[in-house]
Amino acid sequence: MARPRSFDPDQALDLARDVFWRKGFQGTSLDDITAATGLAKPSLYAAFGDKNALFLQVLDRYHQRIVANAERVLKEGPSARDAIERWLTGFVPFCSGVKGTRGCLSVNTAADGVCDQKEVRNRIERFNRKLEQLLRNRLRADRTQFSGVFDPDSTAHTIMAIYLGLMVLAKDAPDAARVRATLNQTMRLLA
Amino acid sequence: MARPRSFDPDQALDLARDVFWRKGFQGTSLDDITAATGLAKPSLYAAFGDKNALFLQVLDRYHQRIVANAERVLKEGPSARDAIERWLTGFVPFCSGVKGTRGCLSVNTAADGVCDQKEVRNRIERFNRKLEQLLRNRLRADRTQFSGVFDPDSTAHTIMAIYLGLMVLAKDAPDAARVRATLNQTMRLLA
DNA sequence: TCTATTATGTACCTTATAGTACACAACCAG
DNA sequence: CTGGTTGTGTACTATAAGGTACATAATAGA
Repeated sequence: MARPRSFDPDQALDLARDVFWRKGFQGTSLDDITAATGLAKPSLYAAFGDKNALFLQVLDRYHQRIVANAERVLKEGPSARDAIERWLTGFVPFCSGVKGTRGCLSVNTAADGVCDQKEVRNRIERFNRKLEQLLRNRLRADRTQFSGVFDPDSTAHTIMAIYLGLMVLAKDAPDAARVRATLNQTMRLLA
Repeated sequence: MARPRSFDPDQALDLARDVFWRKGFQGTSLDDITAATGLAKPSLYAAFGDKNALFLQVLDRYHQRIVANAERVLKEGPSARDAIERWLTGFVPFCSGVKGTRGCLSVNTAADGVCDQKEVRNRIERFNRKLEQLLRNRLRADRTQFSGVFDPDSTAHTIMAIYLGLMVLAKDAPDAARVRATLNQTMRLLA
């Protein structure tokens, strides 16, 4: 029995996400957000709280999507090798100049000074751990597909490092062929 | 025939570097710099210019040191494999929690929103290219030490990605053993 | 010692930014 | 139609941050 909200909060979060992604948390002003979303500051504050709280919701949403995608893709198919290659290949447009040079919001945030805030740091660490865990689980499950000296745990960690490194290099807008060549190298570790 | 400077500019740059490294460019205020260096703002401006110019000098100095070290280490020894392993191992303290969780100033800056500024971006790209070139050159020079299918170029690129990825993961303060395990995996690519 | 010149420190200005007060608009129940 | 309730837009406040004016201190040379 009151005035209903005139916007979709999820859509607003996605618009805010794009700004944070491009300019970083510290480099994004509330005016940037209001311009991108078309919402006035009181609406933002009523819906999401202050800038910090807004960012945490953006970051959670971002993380959830990537984790959900990883859970799905890494579960599919008969071979761990194939599943991981498919998963990594899906990121090629984001690691090359194809989809801009924003890299990864999580990586960008990890490198930003915001990391002092425990709430942000904890989320990023949890996200990194979760992705690595998904890789590790799949590698462990299909262990018999690999040689005896194969170490699923450190391989999962290495794949994570490569994934994050490619997201850093994304800022240089490399062409897709270079990224794919790196993925080919990465797949050599799965033997 | 004038009043001499009462501080060492290089030392001031290093002190400023530590602040930028910890808090990021956007997260660092000039007051942070004056507090860290003990210099008043007019002294900073007279010596280095504005915040941007100061940061560029800090970044150049940082890059130069890393490149100089890489040039030295990657040149030494009879085997490319050994040289690269020594070079990477030197970063273990910075990639694990041993030397704090600042990661790499260049990676942090790459992820920061400052990247819009061409001068910063160009420097980072040049730095990435230079490091990769040093790796590539050594791998090419010792190509006969590897198998016929070995590809020095994409291997160099992959090592760069791992290096940068480890610098991102440094923020999670992993223990040194995990980092070394990743380096062992990396060395599997050099065969 | 005196002077020209450059460094330093205080105190200030301007701008931008996070956050809010308040008046008004839109909706629903009765 | 009306009143209570919640969302929205304007306009404001407070603060912090980048940058600078100006007076003063320290040096080298005459």
